[in-house]
Amino acid sequence: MQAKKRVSIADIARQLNISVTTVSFILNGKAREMRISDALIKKVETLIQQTNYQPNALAKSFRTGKTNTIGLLIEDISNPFFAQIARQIEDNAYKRGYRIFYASTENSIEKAREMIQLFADRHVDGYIITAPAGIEAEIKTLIEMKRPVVLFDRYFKGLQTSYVGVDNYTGTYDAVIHLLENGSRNIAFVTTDSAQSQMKDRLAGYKKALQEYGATAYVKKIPFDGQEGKEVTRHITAYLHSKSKVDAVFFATNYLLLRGLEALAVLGKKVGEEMRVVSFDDHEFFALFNPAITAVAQPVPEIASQLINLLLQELEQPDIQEKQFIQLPATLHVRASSVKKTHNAHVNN
Amino acid sequence: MQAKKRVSIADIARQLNISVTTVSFILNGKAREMRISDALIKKVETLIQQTNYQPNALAKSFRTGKTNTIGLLIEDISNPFFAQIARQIEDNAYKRGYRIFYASTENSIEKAREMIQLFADRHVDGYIITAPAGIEAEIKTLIEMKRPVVLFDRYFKGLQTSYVGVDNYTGTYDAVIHLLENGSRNIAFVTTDSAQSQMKDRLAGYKKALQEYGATAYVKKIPFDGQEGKEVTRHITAYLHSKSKVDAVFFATNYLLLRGLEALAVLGKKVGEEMRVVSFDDHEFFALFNPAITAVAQPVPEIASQLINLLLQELEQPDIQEKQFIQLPATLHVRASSVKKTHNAHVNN
DNA sequence: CTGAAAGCGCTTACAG
DNA sequence: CTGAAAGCGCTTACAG
Repeated sequence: MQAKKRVSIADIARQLNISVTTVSFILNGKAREMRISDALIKKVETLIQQTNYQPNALAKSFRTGKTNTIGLLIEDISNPFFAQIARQIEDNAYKRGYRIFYASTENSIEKAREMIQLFADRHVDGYIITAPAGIEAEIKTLIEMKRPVVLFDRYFKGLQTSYVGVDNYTGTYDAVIHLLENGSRNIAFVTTDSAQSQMKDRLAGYKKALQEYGATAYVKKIPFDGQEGKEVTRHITAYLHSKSKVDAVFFATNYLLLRGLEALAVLGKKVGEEMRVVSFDDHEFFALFNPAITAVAQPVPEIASQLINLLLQELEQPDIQEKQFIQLPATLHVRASSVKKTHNAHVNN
Repeated sequence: MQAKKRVSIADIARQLNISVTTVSFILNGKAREMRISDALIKKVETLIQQTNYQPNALAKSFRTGKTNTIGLLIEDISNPFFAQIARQIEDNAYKRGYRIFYASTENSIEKAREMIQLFADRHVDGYIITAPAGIEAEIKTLIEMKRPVVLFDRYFKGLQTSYVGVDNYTGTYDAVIHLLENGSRNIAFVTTDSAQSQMKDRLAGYKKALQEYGATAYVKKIPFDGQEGKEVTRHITAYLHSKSKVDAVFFATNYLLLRGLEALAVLGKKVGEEMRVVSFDDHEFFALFNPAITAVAQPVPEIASQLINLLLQELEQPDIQEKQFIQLPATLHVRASSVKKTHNAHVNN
């Protein structure tokens, strides 16, 4: 298979008439520690250059049990939010000598379970996970086995883990307050029926804001199982049709916004005029919609860098047992869709 | 580190008073071939269940040189097109027992080179690569070393490789014909100055269509190096401002469309009325723009499945030397932005 | 300061 | 039909 036989530590040692031990020490920067003579170090380093010696990472991993690999388990890599996070994690990880195995769970507990098992088989050094509901037990096992794990996007109450995510509660609260301040009093909240923490926190933020204004809650939970897009649009259409007083909608995810806009088109409701709209999770394209869509933006770079920082910290200092729970602030990007009396401008950012 | 010591083949053999050879054969489905007795097979299988034996993938990979890992080198995982491809490749690969290492190149030749090296270090079994310009030599080396490689999105003339991509030439040709048929005669083509094949093919398709109608070419090549978005917008604005006869624009990528829409907004040109617009690469959100954007869609699932098929074929039949060059048809999704006399409808798909 | 050797967990050619 | 043993390329405790 190999074009040429790769040169090994043994080859180097043989050519120099020294032991593999010495070569290995030099390779691993333990030369000083082992008080190997400078002359010998030079000789070895020169030969390594000349022969283009490449350590066999497989042998090394096998021997040490460390693979310099991180298992990244996300809901769906083709979702722009997760794709961006993945991108940044990748960058950070590579810079620090780690590679990424990734897999999408599609929020399926079976798939997540299988992937965690696969990652374990491959001896990943640590895990970054967006956990589907119901996977607590497996996460718990990993932690009990002292595997470094950082959750993100959603967490489990009562499970002591490191976690990084946006402050869903406050982010939603602020957005709903914004709608209330703009005069809406009948604000619908369109969400999924998922029991995941991030969805619950968004709902809680919405309710809290309403409560402060004494406004009525209109909550529509869309069944979460693999619903077709059209089906979701139909659900939203029917709901908004039945609640004729509703004058604003907060969509708890990007995806629901998409369907919601379709629903509003079906109902002939003009976004921004007859119906104010806000979405959770911003998107580069939202500024180009007409009207431009107001959205709660997650701090993607911060989330990604905190994730990898926490994980590497756990990796490199396995003794420190303190789990960190990090919530980062969201930012409300106000655009035409949520502001009173807006007429369809062109681009509005 | 390990919570408990993992059970090994040797443990199994010892407990049953047989040799590791026998256990290994049974584990690898060579029991029949080696004519091991059914009774023994049963005994071994039972013990494997009981002890929850998990083969050490690291040891196996080290020994066999096979890692069941694919290196996926893409331009940018956070680009929706690539993210979708990655998603589908992941699905296919996992089903067939392979894991993915991925990395984004950002079209940097240095980064690509480094990543190929890293993948090689990790002994990936095969490569799927969106190649930045100038990386031919490295790709050639991989092929000479008999490493399975499949390129996608762009290829190199004169480099014999397996390749999967959309038919950029015809896809663009059809879209420009569509604009011509709708009455546009001064159609601009906004592209990058990249020398990559897919960009060249798109340009060629544009020119061919113009030629058939005897129309004038208006080609604007935006410098490709890490330009800020605002800078790109400015380039496009200036160009379109200077070419007042232009009544339609084909944007050679999604990203350029985005900037182009901003430019048109700056110029106060109404998309679909004063200026017809088409983009290469469709996006779920384009149907929700106002007006909805006409786009050339790539067949993402087909591209992904062909990619993984080709690669696994090369992996599993390393002797077959025939490289396959696969071009898949694009689909033009006609929406309001490119059709004559459209007034801003709501949703139009 | 440096070396000889064991061992990580597998696979497989060889032998009987 | 099954086993004893070598060897993949490393790291590292032990010895001197």
